[in-house]
Amino acid sequence: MVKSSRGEKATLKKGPWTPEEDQKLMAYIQQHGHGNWSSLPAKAGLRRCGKSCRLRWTNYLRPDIKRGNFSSQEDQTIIQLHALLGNRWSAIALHLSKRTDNEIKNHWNTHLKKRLTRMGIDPTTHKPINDAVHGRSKDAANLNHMAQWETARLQAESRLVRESKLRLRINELIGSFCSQASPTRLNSWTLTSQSPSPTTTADNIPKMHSMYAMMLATEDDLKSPTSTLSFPDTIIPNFGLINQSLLLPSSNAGGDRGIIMKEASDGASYWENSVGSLMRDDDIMVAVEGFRSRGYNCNNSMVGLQNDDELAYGFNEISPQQNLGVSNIEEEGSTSFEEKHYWETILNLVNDFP
DNA sequence: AAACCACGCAACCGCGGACGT
DNA sequence: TACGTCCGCGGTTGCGTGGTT
Repeated sequence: MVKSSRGEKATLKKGPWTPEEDQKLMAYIQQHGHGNWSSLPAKAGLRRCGKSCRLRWTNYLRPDIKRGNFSSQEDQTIIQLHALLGNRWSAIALHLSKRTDNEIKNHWNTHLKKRLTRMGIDPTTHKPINDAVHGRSKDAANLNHMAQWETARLQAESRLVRESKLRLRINELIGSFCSQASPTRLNSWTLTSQSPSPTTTADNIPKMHSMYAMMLATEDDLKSPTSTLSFPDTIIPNFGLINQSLLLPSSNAGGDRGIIMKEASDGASYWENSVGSLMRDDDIMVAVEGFRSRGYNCNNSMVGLQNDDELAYGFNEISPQQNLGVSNIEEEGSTSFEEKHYWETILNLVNDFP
């Protein structure tokens, strides 16, 4: 491992890069690849630290970087993704080809954030600053929204990695969950009764679901008044991960449903659904997202330990009246409808705003 | 013309996760 | 398990530039 001495460290250059330094760095990387960043400066004849070299390369010199003004389409994408992911610039950058996280971050801080603020939209919550819709105080509304976005962000993080292939499979998979079957180890599911009652207010969670549904929808869905997404009406109040079994027990809808993790002869693990079909990690995630969209809120907390290694996570049900999931998205007058139009309004405003 | 200010952007800093020893 | 190193990320800083007074 190459380690710089104290003397070397003291003479390391900082600050703006000169064209000569850029040339040296580019020439070296094009010939050898960057390899170990720590040892690169010495090999490339640069008096910089490896970190500085890496930053210069990834944010500026890399040949696949697009420079120049952001298009309105890029602005839209950034705003949408920021609403879901928050300040996770690297994740946002994955969805804007040839833009670096640093560039997107700077663009947000210097342009988009201010633009939204001038439009009367809180750039943190992406909600109108004077939110009188629910007659709550601004602070309380912000707190609720922060909670919403945090949850939505966790969901989106998984989803964004898997992208469009999940959309294609979503109805098929949800359908498979609704077939009759009995999961094994249901007797172990004693911890579900310890699930804490919903800690979030009833009126904000459905909005979170409908917001998330907006992001699940394709671009065409957003433009069209009719969502193509649908989820089953089955009530499944709890979601649990117990050791190697992911269970979706149903207490009041007749029949239990579940996904079981099994071990193959070579020691690899795999998932099966209730009818014995092989499932991938993607499938598991889609299923959970489907349940969320039908109005179940993961409380994101470990609610108990059984034996040494059995974990349980609670999934709190939201009452059907409050469930404004994806299937309701086109209903005029519903909160999800308002949310949808709120988003369209934001995007239109961003486009039109000088 | 000079001083001041605001803005945009490149670069730095500190932290935390992953990995190897 | 503990420690050290590498790497990537998000927040912050500071410099250059253009506009205003």
